[in-house]
Amino acid sequence: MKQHKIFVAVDIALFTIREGTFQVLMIKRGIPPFLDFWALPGGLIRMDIGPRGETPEEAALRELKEETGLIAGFGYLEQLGTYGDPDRDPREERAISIAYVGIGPELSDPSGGSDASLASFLPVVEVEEETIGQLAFDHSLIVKDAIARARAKLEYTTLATKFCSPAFTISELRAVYETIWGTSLDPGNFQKKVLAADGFLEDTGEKAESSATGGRPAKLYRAGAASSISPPIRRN
Amino acid sequence: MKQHKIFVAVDIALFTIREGTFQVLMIKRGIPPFLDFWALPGGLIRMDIGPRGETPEEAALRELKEETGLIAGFGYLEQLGTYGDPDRDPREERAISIAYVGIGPELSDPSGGSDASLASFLPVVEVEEETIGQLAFDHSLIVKDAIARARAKLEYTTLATKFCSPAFTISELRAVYETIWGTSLDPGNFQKKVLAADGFLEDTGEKAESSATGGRPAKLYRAGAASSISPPIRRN
DNA sequence: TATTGTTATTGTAATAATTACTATATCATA
DNA sequence: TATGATATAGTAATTATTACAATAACAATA
Repeated sequence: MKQHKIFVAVDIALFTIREGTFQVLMIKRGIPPFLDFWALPGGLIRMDIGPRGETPEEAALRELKEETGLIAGFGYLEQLGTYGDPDRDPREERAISIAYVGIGPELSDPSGGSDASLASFLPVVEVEEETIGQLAFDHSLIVKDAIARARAKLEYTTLATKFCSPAFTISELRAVYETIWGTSLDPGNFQKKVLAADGFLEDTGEKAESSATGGRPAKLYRAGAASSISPPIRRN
Repeated sequence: MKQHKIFVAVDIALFTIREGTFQVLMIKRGIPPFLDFWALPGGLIRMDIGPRGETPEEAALRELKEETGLIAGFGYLEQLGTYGDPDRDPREERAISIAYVGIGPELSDPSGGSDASLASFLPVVEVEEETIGQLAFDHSLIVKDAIARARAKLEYTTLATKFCSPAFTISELRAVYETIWGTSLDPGNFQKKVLAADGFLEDTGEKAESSATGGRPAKLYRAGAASSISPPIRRN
């Protein structure tokens, strides 16, 4: 039966919003195959950690740290799916990959690391349209699936709050939706909708500072306990 | 690196509706571990099929046929997720499993097969409540996730048609929702809703035979091209 | 043939949600 | 104090949903 064992990797698509744009963390590969191609951070599940090897989630966080220097200060990690096409890895030995989607508020700058000559947040549109070139392995497929998952989940879950800092204004939350969906939403209607959604937001009692351009200061909220919202926030 | 390879299995939760109840295909294990426990059909991805081994989907369909005699005449298969806890399999060697959800209309009776002393469709409620005993491995977790996925996807996808034969009435479709959700839906409102959802149903021009108890014969529809429906059909 | 039972399908009015605006509140700055 | 900017609240038209009633089309039976 030994001949049926397979290399199992994990890959992680870590999203954030920086400078008003929706970005995803990518590394530039420092080793073949796909040397110098952009790729998602990731690597093999190690069997020499713990008595029976590490969990896939542990592997994802470990690889993220090794390759980008980022530690798990972000708020969300979920499994996207497993990519198992026999030809997805050109190396002699077959390898499947369990992909994850992560989300964090504006994160510290990543640094290169093992197997990665460079790590950087890149705008999602550039990755989607491959203006940065083809991606390594099947990471183009994975990252597109991850983007679609994130966009879809904004509608009916409280995921959007994971892009925000612990205390945030409703305008900031609206900007998350607008940035990720590439649409604009009516401020008044958005406000009423998120406040009506039970458990979405909790009032902190504090107020944000008035923005540089002036205007009434907004109330600060924190994420509530709910994970799904109904009725959903809908894309236009 | 060889030491990092892992056994990769697939498991499949194949749902159908029989005799008015929501059922899932299970096997009774014929070999240890968990001898005589109920389990989902499944098994290892084989690396000796094709030049680089089989895809996970191929493995799922092959195992289904080997263990239950059912061939892929059913209409739907999607990946549920990968279960990778190091302790999910008590055997010496670690094994992860890629789980799938399948859906079919009323299917032919399964038969036992390799590694399975018995294969049978069992009511989902009995599996959920474990009145049939504990399940093997982490299959209790997998099957619960699969049930939740199926129930949730009925709302916003056209999945319900996969439980129906090629031509079906709106009442039959409504019965699918009612059976799987365990609710009752207003016939008139349901009718209007599914007919208003673009691409959900196509009129065949035919009529069903009047039921045994009489009544106006219903029009026959077939599944349309749409895969998602908006607005969704909502649970009460 | 007329009546009854049954299910399918259509209609309708009350309620609720959504949308597109408008109005007001509250700050900074000139 | 006026002005500009942003947040928040209000409002009326539209649209969707719900609960329920009415009608249609058949089989079986009187």
